[in-house]
Amino acid sequence: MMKIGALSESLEDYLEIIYQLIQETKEARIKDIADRKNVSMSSVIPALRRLSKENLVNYKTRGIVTLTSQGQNLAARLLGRHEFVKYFLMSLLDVPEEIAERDACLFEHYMSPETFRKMVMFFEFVDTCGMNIRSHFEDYIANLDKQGDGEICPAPECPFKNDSFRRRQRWGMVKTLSSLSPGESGRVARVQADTAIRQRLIDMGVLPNVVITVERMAPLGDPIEIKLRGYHLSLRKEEADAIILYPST
Amino acid sequence: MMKIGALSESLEDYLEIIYQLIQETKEARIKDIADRKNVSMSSVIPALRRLSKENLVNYKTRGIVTLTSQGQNLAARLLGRHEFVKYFLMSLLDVPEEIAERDACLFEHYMSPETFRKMVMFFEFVDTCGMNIRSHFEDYIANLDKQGDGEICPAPECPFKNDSFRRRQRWGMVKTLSSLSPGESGRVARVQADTAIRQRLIDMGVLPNVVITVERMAPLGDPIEIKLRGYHLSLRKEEADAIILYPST
DNA sequence: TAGTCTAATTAGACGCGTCTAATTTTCGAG
DNA sequence: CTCGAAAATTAGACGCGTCTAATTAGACTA
Repeated sequence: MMKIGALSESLEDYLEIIYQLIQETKEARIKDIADRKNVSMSSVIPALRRLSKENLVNYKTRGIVTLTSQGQNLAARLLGRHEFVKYFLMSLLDVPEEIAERDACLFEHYMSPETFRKMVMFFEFVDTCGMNIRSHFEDYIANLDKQGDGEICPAPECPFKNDSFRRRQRWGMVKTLSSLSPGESGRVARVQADTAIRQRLIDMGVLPNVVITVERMAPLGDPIEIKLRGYHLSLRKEEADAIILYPST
Repeated sequence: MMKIGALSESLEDYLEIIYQLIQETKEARIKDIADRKNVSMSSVIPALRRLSKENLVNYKTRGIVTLTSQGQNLAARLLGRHEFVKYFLMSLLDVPEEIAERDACLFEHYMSPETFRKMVMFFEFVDTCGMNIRSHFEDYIANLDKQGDGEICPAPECPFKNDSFRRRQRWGMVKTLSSLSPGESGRVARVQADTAIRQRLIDMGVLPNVVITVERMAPLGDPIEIKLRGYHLSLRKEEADAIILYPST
């Protein structure tokens, strides 16, 4: 049984396309393969030759393109992977469909079998554990966008109303970045802010578990200068307020 | 700000390596870059030229290699991504370190920013929601391996002791594959079996949400022939027992 | 059946990323 | 200060995956 990942990304794509075309229209014409892969017909020929050399397709000049049973088997498994990863991203991480499609298309080729299996297990776990993780996550996302005044979650229906955050804050187990003094540092727990700010922070590298050190602070805490992974950044107060840290040495 | 993914995977790797070398040893020598990327020194030169053309490194023949501020910025963000993805895989999906390292290395280049942000949010959610998802997942995994006699979870400390599965089974909402008759079909909910069997089934394409139809069954249900994604497979009873389905039309 | 259109193929090119085998430069030890 | 080793570079090659332009085969039409 041919291993997933033994072929190049491109060849795996060809194989999947051929499989789909055969299922849909009973035959795989060079032109249709080219169209679906957004490639010129002349690019398809060498790909078919390479696949043929690997015993995955039957192809002879001017002949009908079919899959060998090995090829069918590999293509079916690749498609299964693809669909699962897409579904995982959409249903668990709440990624929009087109993006999930694009990412699944890439992950499918590169993910190790071990990670894939763990993903499957996690998915199954979430599906059956009865903890309603999906809907809680959705609530969590919805509430992130609402505001950033320091409350984790102001919505009365939010499952985190009485969560452990505020208790932990009271005990000094978490702080916001803006409450640190110059020289102090902490490890990022999460960012509590609306989409725009969160996006900006994530893009700048403010990710969970990253250590942040406060360097300098303007009088009213705006702007605040920090060091992160050996790199200096300047944040506005609004952003610093959104960053929730575990204190660290 | 240079976008992640605008460069080839290879160039992004070079950039990260240069960044790390400069942090570690104050300078990035061609030889060290080559060694760390497992590539010959002569391969490094054209890479440096390409990076230089993109204004990410300063490089002139026989000169010192440094990063431009753009290059530093991109490298730092790439490394942040890398570390986060690795940590996500390890701590959430329970992927072993070396594999997480390898996969993170690939994902970091290909994942869309949207999916990445959702991953960050999910991670933060799991970290703060107080539901102890990580340890429950670990228990779940540990119990999968124990046996496959139809009980979801025999361990007294298992959080699924009173889960909804058996209730659902009693109501006919879930079935094992082996309880289906020829012609009937179902949608996979999960695989309840030890590592070896689970691995085999996943590799054959038995993934969550895939529709399986029973084609034929030998007298004692061993082997059992199924159709899956238009493809035929033969399973042993042991395997069929492990597959838990939602009934489907 | 000849003509024409389309699909398939070939020829030849290019860029990326790698290699090996030379060659040149640099640098430190004696 | 010179020499030799190590580092850096060049030259030239290769495979993949793509392209355009030209050609050939096939199939339908009039």
